[in-house]
Amino acid sequence: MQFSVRLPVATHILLCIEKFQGKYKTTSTFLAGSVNVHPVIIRKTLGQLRTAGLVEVAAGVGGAKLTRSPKDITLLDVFRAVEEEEDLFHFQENPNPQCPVGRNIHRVLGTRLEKIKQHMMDDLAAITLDELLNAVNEEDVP
Amino acid sequence: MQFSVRLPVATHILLCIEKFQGKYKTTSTFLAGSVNVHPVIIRKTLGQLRTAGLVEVAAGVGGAKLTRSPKDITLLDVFRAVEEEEDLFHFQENPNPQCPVGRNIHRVLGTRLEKIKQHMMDDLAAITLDELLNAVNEEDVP
DNA sequence: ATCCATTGTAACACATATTATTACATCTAT
DNA sequence: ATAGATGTAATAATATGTGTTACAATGGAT
Repeated sequence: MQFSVRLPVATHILLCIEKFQGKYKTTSTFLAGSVNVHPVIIRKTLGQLRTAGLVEVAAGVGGAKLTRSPKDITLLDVFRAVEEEEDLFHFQENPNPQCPVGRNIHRVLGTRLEKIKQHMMDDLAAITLDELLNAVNEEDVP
Repeated sequence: MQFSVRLPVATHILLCIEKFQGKYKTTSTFLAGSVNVHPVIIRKTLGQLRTAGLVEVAAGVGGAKLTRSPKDITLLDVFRAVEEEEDLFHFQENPNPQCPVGRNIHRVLGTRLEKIKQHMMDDLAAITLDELLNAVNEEDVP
C-alpha cells in the first residue's frame, strides 16, 4: 500500500514551472516530456493545482505559472490539492457493537492513527517548493 | 488514497485474542463475528500475523494466542506483518534525465518523503497493544 | 479408528482506484 | 481564420483490495 504518484508528479510539475519560468513556455506537452506521462495527466493535475489556487494556467495560449513564491508553497498544499481528505487508514464498517473490542476499536485506534496522520501533514507542511528547487539546483548531478 | 483496512483489522484481531484469552476459543469464526468480516479474511490475516511471529494458531483444534506480552507488540509490528515494505509514495518510473528537475526529483523528493515515512513508523512503534487494550477496557462505552 | 470442528490455502469473483489514451469543444494570440 | 493550447468527458487497461466458495490437512474428542 502506498500513496499514488500524484503528489510526486504534481511536485515535479510545480518545480518545472518555476525552474523554466521565462525560459520555456510550460505547456502540458512540455511538462509531460520532463515527467514522462501523458499530457492529459499533466492537464488534469494542473487543473487540481489551479483549483487549489497554486497555479494559473493560460487557457488557449498555454503555459502555467505559480500564483505565489515557492517559499510559500508547501508539500502539504500540494498534497491537499491532489489527494482526498480522509483518514490515513480505512476502517471496517460495522464491527460488532456487542463486543467490547468491536464497539471501541474505531474510537481508540482511530484517534491514535489520526495523530499520526497529523504528524505526516505537519512534516509535509515543513517542506517548501523553494527548498526542493534549491536542492535540485545545488545537488544537480548531470 | 488511504491505507487498507488490514492494519485496523489485524489490530482488532490481536486485541480480541488477548481480551478473550481463556474465556472463549478465539477461532476465525468467533473473531469474524466481532470484526464483521468473512472468516477467511481472518484466517489470512492470522496467517500474516503468524508469519510475523506475533501469534500462534492451533491448527485443527482452533484458536489463537499471542506469542508475547501485549506490552511488547507495537502497531509497527502489526503494520509490518500486514503491509508490504515500500515507499510511502509511488514515483513516476522514468522522468526525463535530460531535464534538471527530471533527473533529480526522485532523489531530492524521495529522501524527504522517506523521512516522513520513518516518522510514521516511529509513531506506530510508540503504540503498544497493551495501551490499546487498556483504553478499550477503561473507556468502554457499552 | 473415526468423527468433526477447525485451519491453511488456492481459486475465483467483484468492486474500486489508478493510470493511460482518444476525442473534441473551447479558448486566445497572431 | 488559423494554429496551438487547454479543459474535460469517455473509455480502456491494469492493479489492488475485499468477499466468497471449495477443499485438503490437522488434531482433539469420542
